[in-house]
Amino acid sequence: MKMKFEILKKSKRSEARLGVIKTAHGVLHTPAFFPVATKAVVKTLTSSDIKKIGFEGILANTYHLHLQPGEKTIKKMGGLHKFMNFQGVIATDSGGFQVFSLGAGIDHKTSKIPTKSEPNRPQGSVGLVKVAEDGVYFKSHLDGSKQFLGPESSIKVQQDLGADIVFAFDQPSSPLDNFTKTQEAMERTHRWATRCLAENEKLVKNQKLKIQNCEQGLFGIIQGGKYKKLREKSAKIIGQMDFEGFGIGGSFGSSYGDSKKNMLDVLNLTIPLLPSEKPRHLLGIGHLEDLEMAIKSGVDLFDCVYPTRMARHNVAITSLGNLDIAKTVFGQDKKPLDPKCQCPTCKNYTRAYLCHLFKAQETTGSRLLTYHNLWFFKQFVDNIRQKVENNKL
RNA sequence: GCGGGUGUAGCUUAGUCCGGUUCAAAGCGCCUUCCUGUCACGAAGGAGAACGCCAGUUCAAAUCUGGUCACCCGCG
Repeated sequence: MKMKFEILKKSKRSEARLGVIKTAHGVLHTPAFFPVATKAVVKTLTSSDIKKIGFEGILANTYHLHLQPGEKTIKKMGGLHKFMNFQGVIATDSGGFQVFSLGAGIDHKTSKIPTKSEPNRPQGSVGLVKVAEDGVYFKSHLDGSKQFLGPESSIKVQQDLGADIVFAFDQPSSPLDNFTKTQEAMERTHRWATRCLAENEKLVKNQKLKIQNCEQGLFGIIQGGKYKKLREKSAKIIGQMDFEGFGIGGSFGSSYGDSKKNMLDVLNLTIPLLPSEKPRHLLGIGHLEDLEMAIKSGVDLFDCVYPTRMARHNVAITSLGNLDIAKTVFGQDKKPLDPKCQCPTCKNYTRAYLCHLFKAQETTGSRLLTYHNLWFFKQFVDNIRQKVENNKL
């Protein structure tokens, strides 16, 4: 059985819409933000924290879980939901992106896909990742062992994990890639998309999947980088395939050298070409303003490490803007992080205490900030949903 | 009082024996910026020291000599 997506309301002022996704592990109200649980954990939090904050879904990672502890182990332990004790919607990223950004065994310092512009990269290191038609050969960032991931194996891994939302295995491109390279990556992504669909169908038909895994959806991914022509083509081709939803992938955001306007342009170009009755997921985004902008353009789903990573790096995302809580000025500040926030961190602790925890490198500081940031994101998206409900956005 | 040791950035120290473009360096701390499909304890920049003080030897001293002050350890 396939995942169901129902649109409950469409805004009169924009492309924004409210919807509900129904899976074997419960419902998910859209627009929604998935906290990222790369290694089957939202870093510093427990699954019940996530539930308490109110999130209905999270996003885990095929690449990481495949390497450690391995999908076989997780399957044996009853699937990802049981393994990490999260009863909610679990999406798994296909690993395509990570194979390129991590599997190259280089430079963990950069947060993005290898690009030509990074001067410190050893010569030829990009070559550690070998893209072939059957898939990608790469080295594990954990132990350097040789690994392979392709469309079929990625789907197989994700099915073994028991994901509710499965992403097709794609080949992302770097923002610095030229037209030809971007086009090649996109076309391969398209060919792989067909194979992902076929593999998924085969697995479902074989009924090797447990019943609980059946109400899930496979999402195709649109590539095309910064080139409008390619994006348009990708949206048309992927959009016509029999996917349950669509991921818009690639390289967005300022840190990719792409302006926000670029992202908006791509969204406004791409989304109208996708079937309106299916959900759209903007991969790896974003900042608060990005969420609002993208929802207006018709995006239903997001995932991003931003709130959780920022929290670990001492930054609280608040109604007053970003606050680097480890700064000495907060050392004797009796106020809560965000006076307007009702989260347990803000209700129970002062900035001074949080500042101290970070300076003392006590991990509870990361936990309290992560809790707050996610709470803040949840409120933010709920708020947007309310606005859509009232036709105010 | 005698003998020995130590004194280099806010802190902990490297360099001193074999004086001179590895001599003013590192880690931590501090300040600033950053983090958007990977990194929990992360990245990039920056400020900060007339090398205890005084004198001497020398073309040249953190580096050698003498004195002086402070602290530490022994013995009285």
